[in-house]
Amino acid sequence: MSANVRVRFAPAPTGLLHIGNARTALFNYLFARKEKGTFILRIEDTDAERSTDASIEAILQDLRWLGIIWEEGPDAGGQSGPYRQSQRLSHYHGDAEKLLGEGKVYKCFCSPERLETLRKEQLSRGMMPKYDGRCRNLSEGEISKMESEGLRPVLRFRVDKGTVVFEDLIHGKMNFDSNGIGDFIIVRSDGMAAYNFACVIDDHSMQISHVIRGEDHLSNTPRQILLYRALGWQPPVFAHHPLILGPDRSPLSKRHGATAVSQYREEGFLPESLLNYLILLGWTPSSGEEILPLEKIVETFSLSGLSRNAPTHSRKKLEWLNSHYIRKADKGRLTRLLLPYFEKAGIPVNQQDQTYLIQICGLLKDNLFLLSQVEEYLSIFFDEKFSFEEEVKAILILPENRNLLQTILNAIEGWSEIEDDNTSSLLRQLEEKTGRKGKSLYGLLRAGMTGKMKGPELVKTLPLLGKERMMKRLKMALEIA
RNA sequence: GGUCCCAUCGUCUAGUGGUUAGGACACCGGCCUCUCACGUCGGUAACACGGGUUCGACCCCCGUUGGGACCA
Repeated sequence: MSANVRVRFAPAPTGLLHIGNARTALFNYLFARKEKGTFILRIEDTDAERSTDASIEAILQDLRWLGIIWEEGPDAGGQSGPYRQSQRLSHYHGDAEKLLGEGKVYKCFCSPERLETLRKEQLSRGMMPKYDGRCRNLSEGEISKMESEGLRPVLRFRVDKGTVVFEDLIHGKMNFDSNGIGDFIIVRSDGMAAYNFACVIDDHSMQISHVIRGEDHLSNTPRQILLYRALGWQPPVFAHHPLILGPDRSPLSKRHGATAVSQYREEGFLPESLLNYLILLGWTPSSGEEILPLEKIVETFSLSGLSRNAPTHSRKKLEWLNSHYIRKADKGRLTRLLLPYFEKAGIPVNQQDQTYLIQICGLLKDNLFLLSQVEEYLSIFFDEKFSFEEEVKAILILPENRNLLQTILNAIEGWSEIEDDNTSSLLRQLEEKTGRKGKSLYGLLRAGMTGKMKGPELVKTLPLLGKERMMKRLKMALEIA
């Protein structure tokens, strides 16, 4: 099966890349890598009104961010170009003419109004809406008469009785009765190829061997297979995966929250988190492991292992994976990723000591499941953002704590400086001087030094603050009245 | 309305005729601990329903129900 595997991801550039589409792209990419094949990106931008170049750019960027890389595509080139459907329009005419000449397709002059009436009538009579075949057997004379009247026909495919059977890699044997398929349009009256037709021509001319796509295309597949047959071509192998659903079991959409890859990126999810999450939605490796970096997935991936159930999006699981990957990320990369959120919070990063920034990031990563959450803790490390939370103030003004704070201040005054390697001995001294330990000491220290009730590990936070700042904050704490 | 797809804890799933129905996320509780988180230990929790087939069904067949897709 691995001979010349060629797969494609064919998004319509009408908006941001949806995580469901990213998942389709991922399956194609994985399959190509696993089978040592070629992954092709084709832009289906024939809907001129809704397609935009900006959207194409955004989709390419999101795929690259995820690490889903294509061998052939609009920017990468390749032997089967062009890779934008809008530039392939001329490819369709020849095949349409051929089918027309062979009588496998016919001209239909029915007006949209008539079709609408027909549909309503069929529906009201409890029948399935289906083209009634009125123009199926028009004579040459009738055709030329209508054309001379200026009527522009659509091209309809003649669907004969029979069954269409094919093997789906995910669902197994599929069986469709062609009786349920009406004569469908392959070329619209404006001369544009309809979706199913364009898709077949493109897939064939790009020598696509496997079509891996969402289940929303499952019912289109028999139509496409009919077209392959009519054109005398070998159809590709099909695999239809279920669609991602929202918590209410309706297709995942904006009203369920974020759906776009870029939104997740902006919120502070790492690409490996999203990738790992997406693959877990409907697929489990035989090992049962769930933390799966891309390379590991490639090793064990197989289409037949894909679940046939439509999965529900679970943000919690995504967040869990993200906190894992944030903890695992190396300091340098993490700092690079985190600094934009510093800027966003009003901390001019280039005016800061870089070592200090790296230390802060290294410490804070244990408290985050989203990169953007780093903003919550910035007030601890930057004086211009520092303040005491209300809850903290309530603790600091307690009479017994004020004495304690004074004692601590006096003790700190005697320190030379607080460093990573002397922190614990200094804190032990504090325990002795105050006669307190555990929660009653450290809780107060945290409150006075960070202004917050919760945050990163105190023993690692204090050296980053340094003696001067610790004293300054204690004095501020004592001034609260 | 027709055709097609789907059905195991709240969620993602393992399971392929005989299992105490397993794992992960989430949730709850213990431990760790200055907090939150991490980690760790433990707990709650599922085979949609009804018929068959079979000595025996989560597993095979049929139907019902429910969800989804396509057809315009």
